[in-house]
Amino acid sequence: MTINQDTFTGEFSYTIDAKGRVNIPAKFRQSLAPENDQTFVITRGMDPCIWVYPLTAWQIIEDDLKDLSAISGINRSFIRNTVRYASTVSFDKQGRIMLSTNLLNYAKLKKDAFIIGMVNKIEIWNPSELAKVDKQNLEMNSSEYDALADRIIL
Amino acid sequence: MTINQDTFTGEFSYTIDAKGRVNIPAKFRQSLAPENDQTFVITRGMDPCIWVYPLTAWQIIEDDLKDLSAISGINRSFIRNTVRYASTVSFDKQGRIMLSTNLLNYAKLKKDAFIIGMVNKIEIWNPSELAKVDKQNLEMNSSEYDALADRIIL
DNA sequence: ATTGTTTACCCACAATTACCCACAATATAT
DNA sequence: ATATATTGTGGGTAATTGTGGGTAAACAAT
Repeated sequence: MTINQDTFTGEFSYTIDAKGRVNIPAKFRQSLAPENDQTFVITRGMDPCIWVYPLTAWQIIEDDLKDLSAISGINRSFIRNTVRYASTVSFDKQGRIMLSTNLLNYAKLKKDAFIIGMVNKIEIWNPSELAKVDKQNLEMNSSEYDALADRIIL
Repeated sequence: MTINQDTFTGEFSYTIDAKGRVNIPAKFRQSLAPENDQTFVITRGMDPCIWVYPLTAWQIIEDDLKDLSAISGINRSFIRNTVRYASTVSFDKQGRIMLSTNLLNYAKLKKDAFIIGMVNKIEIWNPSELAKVDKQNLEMNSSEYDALADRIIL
């Protein structure tokens, strides 16, 4: 068995440079299947962070959106909000991608970037925001968390 | 009958070298099924030790995580905390794997490593931490321990 | 058109990691 | 018992990785 393609795990600390570039961890670049053509799609996460999808994974989301009826107003709003912050980025010869100021602001990113593999996607966090959000989630839903752990961890 | 694949038993003492490498006991390397491609996934244990999974066993966990809906914040926190400390490592021609400083610190590992087979996974301990934790568990839960022994042993 | 600004594509370099080779100690085979 | 292979441990070296800039093309605004 070979290592799963388009699967990301681990945490990494990087710095965002003056031009708004961040390194994609070498391990993640190697996990990215060749069909993605060294390309990700970045967008707003549900938490205050940036979500990074392999291109092909994002295309599946787009296909699902295409199947939504445009008759319903709520459908149209959903499509708009899903797509409007998304942009396609390829990494340069040094393995970095460019982050728009829009996304940087949304995720409150300054200089330190904390990158986490989330299995099928990647998250880019301001370290202190991450600590805050995770703490809050655990405090408010610890029993659900334990139930998940019981079900999944070997 | 051949020896069970991906099943680990026994205890071994090894040294962690200056580069953070530890040997995987030869017996464990031989128990590792070929599908794993000489690869483990190492992560934080629930105790202060390092957990080492055969790659294929870990991929089952990953598949379960992929099925969790990303809409729920607690789900996202759970995924994060489950995979953020995990990394894929293959052993080199001498049979060693590299441990990140992050995991070394977590398990309070310095130079001596005590490696224990835990049936479906492997644990890497600082010997003195192991003694401490086991002693504590036995003192506080001896009746439960006896109940388990009664149910499972021989 | 002439600016000024942003983006794409280079090059550089220190630090880390991957990939060798060496060797003593133990185990296995003949 | 002696030879041969395997195992655990230590290093050396070359390649990779993360980070900083430089420069020229592309774009926007005046």
